[in-house]
Amino acid sequence: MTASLRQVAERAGVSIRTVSNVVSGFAQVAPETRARVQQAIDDLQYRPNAAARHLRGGRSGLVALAIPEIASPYFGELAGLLVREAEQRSWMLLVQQTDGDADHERRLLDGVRGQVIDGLVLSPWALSPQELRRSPGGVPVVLLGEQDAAGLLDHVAVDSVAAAREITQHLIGIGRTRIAAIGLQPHLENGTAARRLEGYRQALAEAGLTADPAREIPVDRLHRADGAAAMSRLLDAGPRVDAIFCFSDQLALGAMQVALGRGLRIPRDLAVAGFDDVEDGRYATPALTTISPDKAAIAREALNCLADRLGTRPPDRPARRIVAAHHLVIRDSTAG
Amino acid sequence: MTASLRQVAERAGVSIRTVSNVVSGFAQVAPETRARVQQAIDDLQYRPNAAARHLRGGRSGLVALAIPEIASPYFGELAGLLVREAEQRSWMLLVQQTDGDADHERRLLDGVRGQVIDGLVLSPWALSPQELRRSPGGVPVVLLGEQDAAGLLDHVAVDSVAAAREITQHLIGIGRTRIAAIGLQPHLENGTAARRLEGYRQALAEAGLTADPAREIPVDRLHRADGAAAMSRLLDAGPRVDAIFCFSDQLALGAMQVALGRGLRIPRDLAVAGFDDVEDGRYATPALTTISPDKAAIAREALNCLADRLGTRPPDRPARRIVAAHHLVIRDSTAG
DNA sequence: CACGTTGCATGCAACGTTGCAAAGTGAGGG
DNA sequence: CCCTCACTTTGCAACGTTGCATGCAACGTG
Repeated sequence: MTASLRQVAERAGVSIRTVSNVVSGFAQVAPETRARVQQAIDDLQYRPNAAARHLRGGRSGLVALAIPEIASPYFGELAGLLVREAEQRSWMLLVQQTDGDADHERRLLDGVRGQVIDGLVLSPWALSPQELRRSPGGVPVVLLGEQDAAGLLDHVAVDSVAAAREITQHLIGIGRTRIAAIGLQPHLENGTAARRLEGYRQALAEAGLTADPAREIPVDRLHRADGAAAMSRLLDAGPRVDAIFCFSDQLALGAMQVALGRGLRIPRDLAVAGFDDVEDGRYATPALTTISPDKAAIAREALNCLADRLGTRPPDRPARRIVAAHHLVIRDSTAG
Repeated sequence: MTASLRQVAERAGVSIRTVSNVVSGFAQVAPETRARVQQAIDDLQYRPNAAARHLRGGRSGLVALAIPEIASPYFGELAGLLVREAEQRSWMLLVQQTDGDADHERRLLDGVRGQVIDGLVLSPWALSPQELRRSPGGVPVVLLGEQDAAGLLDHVAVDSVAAAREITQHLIGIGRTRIAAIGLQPHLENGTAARRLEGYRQALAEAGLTADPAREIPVDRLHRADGAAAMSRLLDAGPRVDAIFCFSDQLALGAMQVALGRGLRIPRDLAVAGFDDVEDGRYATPALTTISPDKAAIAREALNCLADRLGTRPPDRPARRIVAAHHLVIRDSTAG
């Protein structure tokens, strides 16, 4: 059915090895031999067998991406960029969904690794640094997000503390003093929410504002519905609020809908800021102020890390911590 | 590094073959032998080598999904469901992005097939039925969407004609008579837009309304920006309009934003309907009336098709055309 | 006791590829 | 005329797994 080196070799009247040389571009092959072999390759529509190459060479050309949820806009955009970036390196991207489930993440670290993929890009959600650390001697792993695995795994993320501080400062800068934060996740090891909270508090402190626990609202997940629920709780609980900083755009969009539904004017009565710069926020009404992480850079750097670990002989290079750029995008939801 | 059958066999003091039998559950193995082997397997943390199995057995356990764009909400949601569905069959999903590019789609059909994946789920955008038809004798393919490949490939989709008719009938039912359609794609072979247009026109005709070409607006892609641009063109061109049916939710959301920005009240001045039922539409203000395709069923049926073709010996079973269910979801954007 | 039967374990070969080392060819120099 | 050298081509082995067939006991039966 599919042609192998053997069939091509027979047809061209040369050895299997010579065909392999032509295909791989290794060694020098006489021009006329090369032409004859090439002809046979074209005739038979020969394609190298990925399984055999993988078995022989130990490289599958596959990289896995493990994220909580593809359907979520932020991860969807990131996945798209990673697919594109992988393609440029002739890798293919295997997408795994962890559903924010610790077991699932654990299984990925243990199982998939080393058997079919050359590397793993993992955006951990529920796994603690301790667990990430005990990575068996499998394939290289790059972490996305705030979980730094105690310096044992490569790691790409924006500086969430700085970013959260900047956006909070912006809210302060437009005259808001009763700024709430939505998106705490005290029950998760995941460090993201903790860092954003830290940046938020830093900005408040710098401006001489006191942090009010009643204005710090936890959520279960980062969906719109969670943002909406958090906003309702916040408004019902009663503390006066003139701005909210949500730890993700999705949360902000959900919160904004509830606020609008209750007759609040945005930004006049309530300024709203998010984090992630997903497309939805750009098209929301009003358009959402947010932190825009350089997602393309994150994708690029993540695969760079894998490429480095796959390329160099000493694979025990110390773990890198790469900080991707971000910038504040001011839109109507905080205008004035 | 990673243990192979050989190391396990040596440690357990049995032959490679016996270990293989234990691992695969084939043949009968004496209980105490099995226990000894199992112990060695656990000690060495043996994992079957995927490459060798693939080479030997011809199955990689990988299925590819090729879609125009992961980051688009509809495809993101679908990809998420497919990943989950694949996992249940112990398959893994490889995601490819075609960017709506014909060359890209062609390359996927030719290249990836037969070398590393067991099957392909393709959502064609730019490829014509003729091109899809000349599928080389590679792996099974399932098409998503309206392109039916002249009955040569399995095919899963909702009945777009019926769905478009239903939602247009709904607009007529709430008293609208000047109903525009946004989302024509006359330059594409892709049949989706054509079918939805057909359903729209059928509904108009049945109600005795005349189709006005000035109310049928083409778009380039299906992004929000395209919907926004189309809406601007429609409003600028001047035909009176009291409802729009957009061929995707993203188009509808973009259109709605423009309409709101121009001071139109939705649904009072303009009723808006979409297609796809993506999360954004549920949370839009006002919430978007739409056609909800049974995405979970689409994912399930698509993988069913692949499983059937991979399982049964005679792979020349005639192509199936599976129609997934859909239903009309009425929300605020067309209320009253 | 010879024989078929059953239960269990094993050897061989092959999937398609590539690293390594070596062999064949012809040309040029001593 | 032989030797060396560069150029080109080749054979062998191995990656880890499983289908097939066979080996080897111990068992029960005629």
